[in-house]
Amino acid sequence: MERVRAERADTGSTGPGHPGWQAEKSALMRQQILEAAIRCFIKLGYARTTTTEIAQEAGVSRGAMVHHFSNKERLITAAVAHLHHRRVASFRDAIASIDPKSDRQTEGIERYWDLLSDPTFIAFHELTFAARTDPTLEAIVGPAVREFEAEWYEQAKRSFPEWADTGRLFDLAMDLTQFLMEGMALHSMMDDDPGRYQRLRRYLVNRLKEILAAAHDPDPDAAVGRFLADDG
Amino acid sequence: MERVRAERADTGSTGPGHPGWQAEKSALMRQQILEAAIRCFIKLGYARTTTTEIAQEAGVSRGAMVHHFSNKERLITAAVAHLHHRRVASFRDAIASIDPKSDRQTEGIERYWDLLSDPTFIAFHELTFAARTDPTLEAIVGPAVREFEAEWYEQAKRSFPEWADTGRLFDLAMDLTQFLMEGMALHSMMDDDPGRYQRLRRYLVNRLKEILAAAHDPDPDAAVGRFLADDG
DNA sequence: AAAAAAACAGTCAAATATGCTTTTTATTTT
DNA sequence: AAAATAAAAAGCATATTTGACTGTTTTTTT
Repeated sequence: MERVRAERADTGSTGPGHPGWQAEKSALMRQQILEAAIRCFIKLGYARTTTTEIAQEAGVSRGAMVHHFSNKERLITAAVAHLHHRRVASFRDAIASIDPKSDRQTEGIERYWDLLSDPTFIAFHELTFAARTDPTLEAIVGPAVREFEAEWYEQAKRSFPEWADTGRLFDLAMDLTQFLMEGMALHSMMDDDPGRYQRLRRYLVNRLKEILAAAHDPDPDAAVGRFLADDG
Repeated sequence: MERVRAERADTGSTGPGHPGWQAEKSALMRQQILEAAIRCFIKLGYARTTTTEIAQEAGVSRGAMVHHFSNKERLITAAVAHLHHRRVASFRDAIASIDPKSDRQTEGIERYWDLLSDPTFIAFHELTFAARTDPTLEAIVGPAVREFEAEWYEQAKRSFPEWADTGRLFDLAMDLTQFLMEGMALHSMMDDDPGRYQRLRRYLVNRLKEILAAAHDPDPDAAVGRFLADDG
């Protein structure tokens, strides 16, 4: 009750009287609850995130939350979708923020590192890992993961046209980047030594440039052979 | 009751009568319970591993288990220690199994990949990840993780003497290997495409050989510069 | 202004997980 | 052989989590 009054006082934009106001307020509350759920994933992990905890974190009563999400599964599903959209949006913003005049490979890697270090991404790691042994959660998270990976791949292809037509070398570069960076990100959560990771990112960028240079070698077989053959 | 009788019939080695037999039996049951706990971590994840579930998995009554491990924390602590010892032993065996006449770098990477794909290691990933948001578990798992990493580093240094005195390049190679392989291992759990990972392991081996060759370059600054400087 | 609908809060009961206690059975020592 | 000790099983009590129910306030529609 007090909460609504406070909100009414705070938000000068949407007055209390006009039609459709309630719907707006309702949508806002949904958002608040979903954001709270994500914070809980980060703070407590998926397993110990209870509906009670989410309600507390969101600062709404349990009953109020139940009104918006009638059971836990629907709440989790909505939270995963919300998180997915935020992640895709963050990724697009990050790609868009790359200065065309800068060292684009370095910029790309640094921006992706920022994303992997972001709580939003940690929350997603939490969910995908929990999904390993939870079929219900897997059914919710799995599609989002695959969708994001496809998005990642497509965006990278579009934003780094110099990699177009590099075929299997592009896939190699993408996999190398993804797995190395994810491994680093997961490890860095329990180890406070930034230099260690910065050094590896530099090394990675140099390898990517090396692969790219080889891809533009006049003799295509030589390039593929150097990085994809049994030895070289 | 039946269980004990069956065991008595099975193990011809330790007769039922002699002194100290009870202690042996007790130790055996401890082992069985700890192994069951590890299977539960793999099957259910840490969060959904309950004491009841472990007792069922081990095929002992809850009361019997309580006798050996008076509460959950002690059981988990013992299970982590058990898992840690198995992991260290597996790692030593793997290193020892490398044929000196073979391509040692490739062998080393392949054997480490086998370990990372092993359920024992998956269980440890499960625990370290759960420990992120669980201080009690972190206090148990953290030391084991650090101990294993130290062991990993030392064993690698001893078993690959060609890397001796390569200084920072050795650290770079170790970090590259660890993070890339861990990232691959975690991803491969949810993605059935072995070729993708095999290709990257080959690439990794080639990079390791490249770093090693550079380390033995007559001009040491050139080598370090190539892989650790801002560009190159 | 009155009725209907929506949003919200508080409480309760069922289910589950954990730790503790009691009883029974088995083994070792005197 | 009897007493003492250890092990195992079963049951009970407590705490946590979830889903459902009831009543109240606020908003919208007639």
